[in-house]
Amino acid sequence: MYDIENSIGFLLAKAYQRAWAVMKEEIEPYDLTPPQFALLSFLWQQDGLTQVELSDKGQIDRSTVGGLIDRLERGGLLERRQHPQDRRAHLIFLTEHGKAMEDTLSACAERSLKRITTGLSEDEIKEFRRMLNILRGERRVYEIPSC
Amino acid sequence: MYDIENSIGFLLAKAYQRAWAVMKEEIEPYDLTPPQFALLSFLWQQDGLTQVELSDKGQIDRSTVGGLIDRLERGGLLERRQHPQDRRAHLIFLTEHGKAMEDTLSACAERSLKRITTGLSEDEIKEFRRMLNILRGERRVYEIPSC
DNA sequence: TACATATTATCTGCATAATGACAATATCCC
DNA sequence: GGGATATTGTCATTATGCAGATAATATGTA
Repeated sequence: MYDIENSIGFLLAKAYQRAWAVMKEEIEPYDLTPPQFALLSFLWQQDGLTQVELSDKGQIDRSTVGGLIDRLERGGLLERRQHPQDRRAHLIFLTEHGKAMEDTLSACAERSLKRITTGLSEDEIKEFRRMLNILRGERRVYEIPSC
Repeated sequence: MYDIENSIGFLLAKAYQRAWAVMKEEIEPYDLTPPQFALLSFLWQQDGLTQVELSDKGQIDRSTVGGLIDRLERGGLLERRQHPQDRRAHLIFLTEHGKAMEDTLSACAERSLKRITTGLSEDEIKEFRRMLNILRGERRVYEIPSC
């Protein structure tokens, strides 16, 4: 009989749902969701990227990125600007508000991490991260040329 | 600067998405999805449960269970029968087809596990499972009260 | 250079899934 | 009987991925 309760897939799903729920709770006051936070995080590192570049960096489907950007734009956290050379493309820039939220939201993420990793030592968390990276599979890192 | 790339939440999401995609690929020929497979797995252990019982066992939201059952019923894998005592409730039973799929689909899950855990030793998988259970948080459902 | 073709960026539509809010109905308990 | 509770269904929002459409750009060839 298949033991779904102890299968990696099922446990991954439940751990992921828990992490989502905890993070959701932390950032709820700012009307954001975990994937929206993730996209913002990439933009704090570097903005002025196209949607395709964001899709590649975040390993998110292009239509998903489009929707996330719609909602973040509606919330005034970022804006689409026209690409100066390529009229098909948009460049995504943080607004002042979007930039200003970095510290507050990062703190939410820190609290969230503390909450879900209660019961794991620092070393175990490190080990867990390493294993997640293996399960995630190899990813090709796209270097965004800064020129 | 917040390091989203190495955050537990982000890595969990990506590992989960990979596990989903691999399992999806394995069961695609049978027109099923990973959550549908999970629900079937619980029914292979025991059917004749109500939707609420399935929701509790699988830790799936009640409206989500309703939708999953809709699609599995449409596919002829299970059926809703009226609860003999409680006219509000349905009892969910596997069809012959649903029962017959157990071996085939379990084999898909095994192959899927092999694929995503390539790169991890048996001991590491065991350890990973243990950590996922901790992250998943305490389960209050169907546990013997320790009085 | 000019034109046909291929590629790229985005959007739209569709299906599934997850969660929460609400409604309708049935049951239970006082 | 009546209020509280339980079961299911419906709807809205978000997320995700796939396929197709559209527009713009890049490329190859005459």
